[in-house]
Amino acid sequence: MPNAFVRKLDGLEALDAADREFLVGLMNVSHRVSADEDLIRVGDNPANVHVILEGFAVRYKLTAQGKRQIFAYLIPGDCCDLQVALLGRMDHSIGTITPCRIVELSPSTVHEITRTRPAVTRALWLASLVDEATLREWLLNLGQRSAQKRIAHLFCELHTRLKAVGLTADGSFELPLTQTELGDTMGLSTVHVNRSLKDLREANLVLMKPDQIFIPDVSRLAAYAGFDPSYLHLKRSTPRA
Amino acid sequence: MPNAFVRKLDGLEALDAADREFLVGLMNVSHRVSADEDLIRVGDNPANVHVILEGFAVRYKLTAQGKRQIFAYLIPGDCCDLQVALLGRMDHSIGTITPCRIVELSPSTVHEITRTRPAVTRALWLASLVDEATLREWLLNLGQRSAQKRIAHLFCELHTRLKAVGLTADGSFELPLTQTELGDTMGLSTVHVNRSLKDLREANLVLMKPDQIFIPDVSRLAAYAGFDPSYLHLKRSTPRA
DNA sequence: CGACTTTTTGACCTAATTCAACTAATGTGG
DNA sequence: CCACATTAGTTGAATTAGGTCAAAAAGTCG
Repeated sequence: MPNAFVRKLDGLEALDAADREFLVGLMNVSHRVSADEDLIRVGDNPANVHVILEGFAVRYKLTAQGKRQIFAYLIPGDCCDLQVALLGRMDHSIGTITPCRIVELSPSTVHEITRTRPAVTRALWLASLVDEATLREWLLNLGQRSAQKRIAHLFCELHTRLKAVGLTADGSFELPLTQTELGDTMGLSTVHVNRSLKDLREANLVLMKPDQIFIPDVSRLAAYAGFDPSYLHLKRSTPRA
Repeated sequence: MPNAFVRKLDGLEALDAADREFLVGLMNVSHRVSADEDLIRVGDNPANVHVILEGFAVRYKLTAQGKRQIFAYLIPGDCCDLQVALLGRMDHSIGTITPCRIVELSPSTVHEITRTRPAVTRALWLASLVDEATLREWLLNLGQRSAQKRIAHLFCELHTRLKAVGLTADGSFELPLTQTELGDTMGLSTVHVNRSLKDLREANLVLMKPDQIFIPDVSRLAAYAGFDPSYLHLKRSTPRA
């Protein structure tokens, strides 16, 4: 199987063999980062673009009162800071939540892509539009849904995205989320996240174990949460192997 | 005073006289749209890019349960759908909340800009990054702040943005928002918006009249709401006349 | 085995919703 | 210009979703 980055981009826009080979070549030099490290911090002036090959990270920001809001989950294949890297200072941070394997692309590599790889460029471009659409979907999630449905919706999204890079197995996937992180994502207290998860468990909608999430019936959960995956713009549900 | 579009872009990235003149030329052909009309609807495949010259609009989406979430307020100078226009179907709608004057830019005009006007291109690019940063800020707003502070934060943002295009007068600005619209923005019921506005009024922080908002002390409101305007990336607070 | 973090539960409290009524405003046709 | 309809804003009372505080039960890990 090719790596998650190639797989993701290929799922957004059909790439030819040469494009895929080129991208695989870029992934040769990677480095490891342990859990709970910041890849980029608020105020940094990032140069390289980070691509996550393995592991999970979050986009987040701390408020003056010490609260944390998580804006996005970054999973294998995701490009963290393509747009932001090209301009000024970061207005949020990106931190790992598990050990990660990261590829850094230099500005000149990015420039080479935009100059010589139109299909890849378009895929990256689409990826950033999906990021923005996802942000809107999260806003709707926080604004209009109950705690249980918010959490259910997030799980549907993560399942869909992880499936697209081949990281699910029949309704279950690995993702070591703490209930505190879930709360910081959904604007809920940890206690209430716990109780909501209990509700979901008792309704047999989701089972959350320390580092695994299991969805017995994906379509039932999607119906419950009002999840419509079209905002993720996944053209192919089954990317080529 | 030049129009709001030129003024906004010039506030994001310094434009020279030729760029400004070019942009003014683009604004010659505009048309009017009455209030409560959709400029673009979910599922549309938009071709032209819409620029608002006068009036206000919102980005929004309806849920299956008939609830509405507003994602953004579009004010004079804002470009509604630059990125989305270049690809597939709209995943949200844009509707006017007042009568508007709109300019439509054809794809070929957009292409001409990117080919021949690097400073303008960069300003448009920055504008789309600001849109995304604003979405993150709204998510944090819904996730972490009380009803009163959410509303206060929105008013701070609107004041700052409207000031940048010259549409404020000493802490007050015109914006005919209903309390229902505010509720759909903040994920609050109309009733609770009403009570929260009462609190803000009694604390002498904000005074909201049918089509006008008055902030007696902008910096006091900003402190109350935890508003930090840096996400709006306004390099110049006082754009040239 | 401790030390630590995460999850779970109980009791209590508060913010926000719902339902319902009532009061401005705004607008329309005669 | 008034009578009537309509929409938006305001208020009260009852209810509920979610938060806070605190402590116990499970995991995790050196």
